[in-house]
Amino acid sequence: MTVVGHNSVAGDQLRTVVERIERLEDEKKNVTADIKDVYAEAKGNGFDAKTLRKIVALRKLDEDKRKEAQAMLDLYAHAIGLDLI
Amino acid sequence: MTVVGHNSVAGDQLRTVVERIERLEDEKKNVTADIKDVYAEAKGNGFDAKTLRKIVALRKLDEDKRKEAQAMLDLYAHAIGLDLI
Amino acid sequence: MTVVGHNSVAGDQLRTVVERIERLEDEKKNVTADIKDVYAEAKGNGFDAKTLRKIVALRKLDEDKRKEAQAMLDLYAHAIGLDLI
Amino acid sequence: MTVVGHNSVAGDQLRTVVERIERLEDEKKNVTADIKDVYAEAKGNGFDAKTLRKIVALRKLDEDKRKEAQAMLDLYAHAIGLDLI
DNA sequence: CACTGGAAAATGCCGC
DNA sequence: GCGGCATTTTCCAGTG
Repeated sequence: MTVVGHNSVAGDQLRTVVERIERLEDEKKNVTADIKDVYAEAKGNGFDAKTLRKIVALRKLDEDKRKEAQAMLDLYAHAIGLDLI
Repeated sequence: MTVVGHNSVAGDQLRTVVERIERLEDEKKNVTADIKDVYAEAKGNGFDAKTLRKIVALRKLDEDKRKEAQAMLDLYAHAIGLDLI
Repeated sequence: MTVVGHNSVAGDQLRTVVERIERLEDEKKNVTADIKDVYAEAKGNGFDAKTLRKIVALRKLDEDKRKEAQAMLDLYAHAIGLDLI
Repeated sequence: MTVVGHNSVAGDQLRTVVERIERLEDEKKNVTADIKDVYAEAKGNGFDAKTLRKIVALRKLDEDKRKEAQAMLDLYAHAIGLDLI
């Protein structure tokens, strides 16, 4: 291990980790901004943002329910020795 | 315009908007998961997650401070124009 | 316990809780109104409301910064105890 | 007007205003904390906080409706030349 | 009166 | 498994 400067293996690792996180958070921020833009654009086309949000939330609920049903199916399939995947 | 089914221009627009939002939210969810993974991996390498989060937050805070300083500058310019104090 | 009417211990408790909350929310609303009044009065004395708000926010920010510094101190103490880096 | 130090009439006024606002905001903060405490205490007594919030919100809606009705009454009273207050 | 920004509430996550 | 905390979303006051 070199002691030149204040770097260390752990220090480099730390820097790498922090930068990876920051890059991902930037990405996330951009996606969030994109979503906001879509809502704004929809609003410009006469849609009510609040209602849109409700619709999206409801569809998400439905999807969750669907996934749950699928999980049930998998569970039962497994129980009878029929592994679907 | 066709009247087959229940489609309509507005309905198609709505569907498009909702689907765009859902795709973006999926993307966001994936990025969030990636961030979580990085934290988990770092933890596996001996880093403390809480400390990492703090470091990331602090670096963001610094950035915010720069922005705030700029805002102050603008404010003072305005205040001077008003001959406030 | 009396069974006259629909009251019950839980019902009375619920009523009490709700009323306490409502009284406090009224109080809060009054304080909010008072703050608004102070801003209005200050405006009448030639102060710019927006600037005043900024000043108040900045002073709060400074306080937050002090608290944040303390949190950092605690964190580092913890991190050293962990022999983190 | 004295020029000793950096004080000025406007400066003193500013300080006074800011301090009044800060005191009121502290008060508001305390009331908010009190409300939180009531919810926490209620939770300790077996009440569901989320449901409590819904109840409070609903009663508020009812009150608003009542106030609206009163406003209507006042309006009509005024229209027929009968000033209630 | 619509929009933006900041406070409050709901949700999800981590540690115990 | 749950309580506390951080994040996210929702809501409301202030602004132009």
